[in-house]
Amino acid sequence: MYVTSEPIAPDADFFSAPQSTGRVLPDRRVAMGQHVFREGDTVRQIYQVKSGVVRLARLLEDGRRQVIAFGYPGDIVGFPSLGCYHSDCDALTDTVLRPYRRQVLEDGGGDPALHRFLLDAALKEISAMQDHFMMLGRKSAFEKVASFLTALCARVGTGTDGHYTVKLPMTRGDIGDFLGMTTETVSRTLTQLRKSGVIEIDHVNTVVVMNPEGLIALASGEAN
Amino acid sequence: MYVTSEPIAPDADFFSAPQSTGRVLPDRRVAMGQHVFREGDTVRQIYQVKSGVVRLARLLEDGRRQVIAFGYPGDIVGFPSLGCYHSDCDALTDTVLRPYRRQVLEDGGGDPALHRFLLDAALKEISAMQDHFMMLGRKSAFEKVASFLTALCARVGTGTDGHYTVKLPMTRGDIGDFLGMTTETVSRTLTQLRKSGVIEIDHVNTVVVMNPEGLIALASGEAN
DNA sequence: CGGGTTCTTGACTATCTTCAACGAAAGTGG
DNA sequence: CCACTTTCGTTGAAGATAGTCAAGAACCCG
Repeated sequence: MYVTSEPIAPDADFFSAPQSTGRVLPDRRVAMGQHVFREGDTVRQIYQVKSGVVRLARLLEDGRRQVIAFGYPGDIVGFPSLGCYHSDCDALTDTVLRPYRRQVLEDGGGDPALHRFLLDAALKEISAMQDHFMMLGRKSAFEKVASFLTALCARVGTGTDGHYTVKLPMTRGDIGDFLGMTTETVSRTLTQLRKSGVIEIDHVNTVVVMNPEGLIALASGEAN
Repeated sequence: MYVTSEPIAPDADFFSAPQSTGRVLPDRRVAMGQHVFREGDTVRQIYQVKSGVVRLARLLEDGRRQVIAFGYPGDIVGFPSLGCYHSDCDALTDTVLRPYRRQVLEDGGGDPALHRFLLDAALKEISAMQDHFMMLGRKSAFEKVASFLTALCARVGTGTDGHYTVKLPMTRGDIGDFLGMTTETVSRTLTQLRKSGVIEIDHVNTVVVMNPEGLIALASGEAN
């Protein structure tokens, strides 16, 4: 999921992607920790995440890293530019991917409905990335973490009566590289959110949002 | 121009966009300071910048702003998401825009070549935005400004024998909101670059790069 | 020429990073 | 199954980078 993007309803049929009229490629399974593709590889297919979570990231020569997005079920990853992938993609959990031929995105490949579906995904991605810009460029550490948790909850949170539980398959370092801050600051911010009672943390990578309104307020900079 | 994107040769025929086979919309002229479209407006057409420079930006409720991109000749602006523009677009100079019907992007509108052209532009934009992520999230003030000037030079710089001149039609505030820093820090950084002899500044909004290699080194974090 | 905006500079402060240490968790091999 | 190693997470102290506030200079416009 592009964590900054709009939530999809839990029962949304993101597999409503039109069936290809051509030969259907078999799903690709990728084990946790394995890579899906690398920056610079020639794009032969793009993928829709069916289950699991992937991480899209780019590296600078000196090792600095920027996580571009986390891909959750329903998301499309691997859009080409000049024929190549422009980020690394790795599986954070065991993942199942549905491949689409690159050609379907580019010229329709005889399947207009699928073509349109992929195009819309690309356009939505542009929009989602703009939210991410705002987060990277203009938000404080608190707002970043609160925004991140809010978006995650809306997208993949489970729970009822004002409590949402969210699993974090990524490390603190991944979150930091996504939000443009250090591992330590992510950790400290989560600790403060916990101490203020807005969230609870189970076993490091499960967050329970106790006070969603408070979290949303923090995300947009009210108080801090 | 997506300042982070690849330069185009000065004489590149960015108007090589295939001629529409349908009725051609007349160019749109927008005076300096006027807006082209607003976030939330329904997209009826998308534009290619023919001349001039535009600014794409988003606002937070509390007034914080993030400049998404500067649109230079050849760039496509106004990609829809869910049928609406997702940022404000304003003309920084008198600007001429070539409109394309939204439908041509979405389903081809009977013009496959133009459709493909617009799609490629969207995919390139995704790639360019990823560079921008790295800049916003992982670079220091010096690196940001140096990267910005480097990209501008490569794209629209004029000059010979190791000197490049670049006009800045945007304010320091615009640059700051593009790079995720304050007006003051942009100003201070430019002053330091000037004092170190890497650039000279004519009349506030013209920069002459005296030492392009030095600037490139600074952009990627070598020394500072 | 005068008024408003933009740019620059300085002093001070806050936020976040860096460096370092330690503890917990998870994976490895005997 | 347990010791060992490694990675990951948390916390603290110190420092650096960039932000804030404020004032003055330069520029632009009618």
